[in-house]
Amino acid sequence: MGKLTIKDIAKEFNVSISTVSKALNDSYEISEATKSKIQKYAKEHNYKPNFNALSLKNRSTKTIGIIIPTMLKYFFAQVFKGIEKTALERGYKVIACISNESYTKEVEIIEMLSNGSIDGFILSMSKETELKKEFNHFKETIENGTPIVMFDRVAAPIDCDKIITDDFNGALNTVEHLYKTGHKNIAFVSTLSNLHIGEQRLLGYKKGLENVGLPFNEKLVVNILDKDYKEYEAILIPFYKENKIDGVITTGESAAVAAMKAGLKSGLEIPKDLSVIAFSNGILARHSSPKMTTISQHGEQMGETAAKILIDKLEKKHTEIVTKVIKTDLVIRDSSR
Amino acid sequence: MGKLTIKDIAKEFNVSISTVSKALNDSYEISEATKSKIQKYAKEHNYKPNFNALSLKNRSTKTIGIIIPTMLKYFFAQVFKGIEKTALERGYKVIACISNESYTKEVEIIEMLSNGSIDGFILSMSKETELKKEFNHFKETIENGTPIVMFDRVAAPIDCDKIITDDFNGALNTVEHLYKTGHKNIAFVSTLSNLHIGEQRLLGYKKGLENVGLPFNEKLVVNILDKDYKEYEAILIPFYKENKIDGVITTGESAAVAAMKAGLKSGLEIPKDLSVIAFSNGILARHSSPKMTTISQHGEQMGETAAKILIDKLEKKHTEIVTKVIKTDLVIRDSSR
DNA sequence: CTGAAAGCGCTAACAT
DNA sequence: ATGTTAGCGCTTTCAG
Repeated sequence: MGKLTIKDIAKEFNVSISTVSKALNDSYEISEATKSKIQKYAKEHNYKPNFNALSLKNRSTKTIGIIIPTMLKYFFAQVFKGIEKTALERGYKVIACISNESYTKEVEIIEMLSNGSIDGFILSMSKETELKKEFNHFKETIENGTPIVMFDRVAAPIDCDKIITDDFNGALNTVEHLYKTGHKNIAFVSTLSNLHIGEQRLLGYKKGLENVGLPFNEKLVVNILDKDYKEYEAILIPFYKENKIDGVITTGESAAVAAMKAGLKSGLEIPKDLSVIAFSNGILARHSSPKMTTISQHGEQMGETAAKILIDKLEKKHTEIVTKVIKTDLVIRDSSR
Repeated sequence: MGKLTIKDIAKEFNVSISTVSKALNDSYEISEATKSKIQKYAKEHNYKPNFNALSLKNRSTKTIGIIIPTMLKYFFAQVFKGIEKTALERGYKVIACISNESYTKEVEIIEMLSNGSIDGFILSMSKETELKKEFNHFKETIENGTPIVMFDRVAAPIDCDKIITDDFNGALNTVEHLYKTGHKNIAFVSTLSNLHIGEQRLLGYKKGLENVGLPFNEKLVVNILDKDYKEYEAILIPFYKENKIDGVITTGESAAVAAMKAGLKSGLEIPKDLSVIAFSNGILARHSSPKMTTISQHGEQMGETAAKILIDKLEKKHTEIVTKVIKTDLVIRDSSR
């Protein structure tokens, strides 16, 4: 069954391979008669032009490499979905690789794919890469002519297309919303204080407080780093004891779940005494009790946008470098009043 | 920057391309002197053999195609992780595609990749495919010499390697466990009654009842099909009213969350009055309140096994067709006594 | 020890 | 309207 080739078809009809090639590509040079018989035969025998031969000839693989820190976080799975969908619609395949938050793995993946396997990258940095601030692997691949589109966790110094969440305004708007709905003591619980997106959310929180005229109180910022989600609750219970809190913004779902549980254990009713709102997009939020009010991140849209921008660039539909900001939405559920 | 080729290196040293090729492959035919200078140069200039040229020559791409119904379910994301990890370790890339539970999409993906893009497939059928029982696309690709490994949702009539969860014993053991811990009225809530894995779980449930000497009562089986998870609760509340239930086994997390909420609303304490145990593996289970006892499915291990089997087959390390059964584990948390 | 040449499957410029 | 040829980047006989 070793795949039908153009050569086989040529032999079948006693014509040259170039006649077959042209016939299959519907060239005006070939007579209708030969074209139709060759095309018919090809269809019947399920002929498919060999991918590697084409890629070799065209110097283009119609495939994009995706590097993401994990597929187990709903957000990244959503982005992946958006990329895959858009890519397929435009005739591209995706090679998906997981960096597992490791710098080394990220480098290895880029090495592995930088041999003509892919036409361009869509990626979100590993935590380790962001902490090390070691971006040479990105710089080099761009210099070597392979475009990169970064999303969510992007490297500021690298000159490439970027898709980011509007973290700053997401947090800011949430503070304003909480203020309008009668909250005065709003805490900020972050598990991402070492990442740029964590900083942006904190800045938005501060600016939000300023906008509504609430004082910023350092004590109401809780940074939880390198802890398992199981420990979150134990950290927050004393926090509630020491501070009179009526609103909490968290940078993620797990922290929000913990914030709610700790609140309940501290005798706070949700949302009567305490509102909890999380940066999040999905699964846990909708199933927690009470259901969580979220600053929703539109992962799928992010993926679609990233794919569109990369493919447009590959197909020379644009050349300038852009940064797209994806707005967040506040989705009110039951954990806030 | 257009990628360094063997030809460029040949020119650099005024030797032929075949000398370079041999030198890079450390052939005994080439003198140490030339070898080392060529290898040095190649390394310094970051030479990488062109992927498509190699694939064309070797008739092997070292990449595997993955087709899964969705990436948004934790189980599938876990399997993907296992596949990707194992593949990478063994020098393979993965092209990941989402069928979105659609038969047509599945066929299109297979078509698209059956042109020498991949050496083999790892897949889990779409629901639509399973319902239609339309497996010709699988049959044909196997006949065309492209091996397939199926996992979780497998097509019985198709003769290929398979990795399945031990759904039957998972359910059976759970019933026995519930019985031993004092439960007498055990319900089975399924959202998968139209799928083979749903049947297996039901059969295991029945056999479990038989083993411990409890009667099977049709009324205690609740089939929920084509409903949004938001409706589950409303279905279960009357069910609890009409039937005296002290244990529930569900086929998934969402149903378990609903079963717990409905229980609480019906005045049942968990786990004192009601135990809820779900087929599941992760995220929701650990964050629900109370935390969910689960029949855990080991998605990652499933992925690793699938990748190993496919790659072994591709590399002719085995030829026979196997079916691997992955055991489940009962992970006791707070929703059962 | 090194090189020439064929071939993997395909396209396209250039004959005929 | 059809065929010949070169070439994409690489490996591998076969010759020297």
